[in-house]
Amino acid sequence: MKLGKDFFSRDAEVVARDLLGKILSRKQGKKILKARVVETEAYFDEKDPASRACKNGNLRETMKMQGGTILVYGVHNNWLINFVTGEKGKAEAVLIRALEPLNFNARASGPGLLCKALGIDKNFHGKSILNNKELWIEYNKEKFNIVERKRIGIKKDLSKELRFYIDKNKFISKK
DNA sequence: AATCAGATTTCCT
DNA sequence: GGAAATCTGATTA
Repeated sequence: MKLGKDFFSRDAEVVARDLLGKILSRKQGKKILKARVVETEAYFDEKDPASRACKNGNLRETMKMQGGTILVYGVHNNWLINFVTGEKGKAEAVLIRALEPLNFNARASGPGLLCKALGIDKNFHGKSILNNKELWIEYNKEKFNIVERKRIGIKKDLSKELRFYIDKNKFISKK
């Protein structure tokens, strides 16, 4: 069962928390790679000094799109993937920080690494994850403790705790 | 057209 | 633990 539009139409903070444990599926040729979401972060618009959409008009427009839109952002030598959340017109997004590989063997314990592992690049930018042939997310009922912490690797961060990850999971990124 | 900054990763000490 | 590596989009001249 894939996640639908209503899942992404909620607040970024709620979606980020709820996205943990879900199965991210990536179709590569005839193979389907599956990985569990273990670490996420919520991002906002003007109020968020960490988000580049704060100053970047294009990204801001993308974040205002319908929930479920894929937002790929390149920095340094890596691609970072986000999913737009909230209703249309609301600029919110959730960054996927780390995945736990289920049926493949590759490092995915970091925003850049997981994109590399799943072959995600800027070609996915602006596309929707709803009814996507190559990338989608499946439900997964599972119990675990969710930890809330401050975000990582950002110069100016909000004092709010917008980073979520699964407690005691070995695949979350360091620091 | 050139420069700069940025949500990272990896290698070296 | 610190710095280099090295890409893309925005900003500036």
